Amino acid sequence: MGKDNIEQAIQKALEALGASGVAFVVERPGDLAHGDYATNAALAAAKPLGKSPREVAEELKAKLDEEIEGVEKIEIAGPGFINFRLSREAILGEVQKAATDKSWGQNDLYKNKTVMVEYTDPNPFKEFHIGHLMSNAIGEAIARTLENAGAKVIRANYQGDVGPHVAKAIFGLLELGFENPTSEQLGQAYVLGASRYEESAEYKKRIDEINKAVYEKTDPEVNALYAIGRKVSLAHFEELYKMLGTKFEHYFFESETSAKGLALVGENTPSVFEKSDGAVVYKGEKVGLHTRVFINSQGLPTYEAKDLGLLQSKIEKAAFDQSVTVTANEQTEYFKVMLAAAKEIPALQNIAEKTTHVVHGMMRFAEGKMSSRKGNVITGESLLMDIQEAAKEKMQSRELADAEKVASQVAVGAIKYTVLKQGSGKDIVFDREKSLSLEGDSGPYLQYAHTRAASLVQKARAAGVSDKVESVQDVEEFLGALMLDRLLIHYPSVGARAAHELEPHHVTTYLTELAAAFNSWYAQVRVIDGDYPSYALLLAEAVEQTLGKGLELLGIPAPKEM
RNA sequence: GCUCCCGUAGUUUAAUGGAUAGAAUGCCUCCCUCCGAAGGAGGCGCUGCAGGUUCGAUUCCUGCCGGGAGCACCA
Repeated sequence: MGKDNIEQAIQKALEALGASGVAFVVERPGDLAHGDYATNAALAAAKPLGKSPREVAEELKAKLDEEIEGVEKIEIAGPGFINFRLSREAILGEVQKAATDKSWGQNDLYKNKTVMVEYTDPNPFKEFHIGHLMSNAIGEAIARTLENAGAKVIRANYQGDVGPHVAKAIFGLLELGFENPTSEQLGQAYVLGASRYEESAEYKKRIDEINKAVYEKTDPEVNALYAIGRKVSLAHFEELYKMLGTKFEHYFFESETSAKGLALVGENTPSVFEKSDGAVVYKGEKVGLHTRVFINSQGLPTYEAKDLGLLQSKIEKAAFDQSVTVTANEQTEYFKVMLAAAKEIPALQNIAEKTTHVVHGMMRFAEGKMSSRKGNVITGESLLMDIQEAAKEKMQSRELADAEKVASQVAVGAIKYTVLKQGSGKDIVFDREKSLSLEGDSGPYLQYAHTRAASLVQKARAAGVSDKVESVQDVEEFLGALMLDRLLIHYPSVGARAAHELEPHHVTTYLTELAAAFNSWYAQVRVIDGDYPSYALLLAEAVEQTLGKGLELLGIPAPKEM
């Protein structure tokens, strides 16, 4: 019932008219008042058939009128669109699914597929910054939309546990005398080390020595600080993942990809890589890109080589059909070169071809005050805590069972919504006031609509309202100008599109529209003591489940109360 | 200089080549004897410029203007 039927029927009708090869689409019309589905088939077929679009539309309509089940009305509109209006029975059937079917909204685009999704990628010894927050929100949402499409998803996180930043943090720990640091002290230590590194050649030399000692494990004191720092840092990240709702299956570390990368580059020189000024490089110019260094002149692997090692580690860890990596968009060009090199390496060719790079932009702030106020950079976690505090203030007037938890959920929802509301790759402006104002476009707006629907359903049931609809007559009459049910039925195709394009923001956009439609409906309709209590309750249940499932797809928590 | 990405209401944004470019915010009105007003109803306001392809362009192509990122031993 629905889209697939309509597509097939149009295909048949086109064949009958002698225009079988024509490409057309069946989609939701921009304005649902036009119908539940629309097709441009007549417009597309007009030219090959040598007729006017309206003429073709008339002929198609005549064929389709005989063919389709579940459609109440077919209309021709505008330049030659054909609009389909589903029957009451068909709509009711879909709404019942939306209200009760546990598999509501699932699709099978990735049936029997395994996908590895790598995201977040923070570096131990350093702070969890806003880029990591964005990568996490997007990666988690992609992972969930893929699972919703039937995929088995392997969540992976790649962390830089060796390199100059580690040496800087250890240097800082030594200076500050922190033998058993907290994660905050570790952050301080890194900041100190990083500034010292720029300060003088002497400090730089010392830190470079520590870096070497970390790789070679020659200094017991360094080894000890390395071990404790790594542990504290990773444990702290786990707390954040828990709050954000992510659970990784695999953690990859640079300490393991280094050696693999070195070996891979070595084995493929000079066939793929070549020596240049003492370094080993890949000449990307031959494929329209640019040259990058894979092994520096000291013989150490750069990020490029380590990423090749990472590809190998991934292959060794699990079998999968597709690999998705989420990073900041500043790595776009870099990633192309790395993948181009990987494609020339026999052992990596296959995975390189299966890899998709998804990028996110940078987060900017509408108000510059937030950073200056604390006198330091806004990290991912300071942003989270800040928003959480603000949410708590907003909720003071309410009596909640667990205000602390709700504040955390609202904060996570506010931030994730901001990241997931627009197409990936573009910079994001985070407006603290706006994201928490809870008016209009925001995470809390969706959360509020969901808890409100849930509360309504609960009260209606307690009042003895049943969701069993006696007559389909009630459905149509009740509708009037309220398109809530006709909007609800499109949820599954939205999830499918998000999975297909790896673009979770389609879900965000749809949910915002649904929440708005529900709020408007709510203002006009009474469920308990209303004219059509059963269908109204069914709709409220459908909204509750659809918003609930949609929020789950986005990884946005749905508080029971707020 | 070269490569890539992006220009949509004052601001933040949506739109597989389709119908009157959809929201939010902002500003101006209005709505709680009623299931949650963190809500709802109405009003004002937008595709950078110039060409091209097309029945039809925010979308594709070319040029220009404007912004961002990357371009050899950082990650």
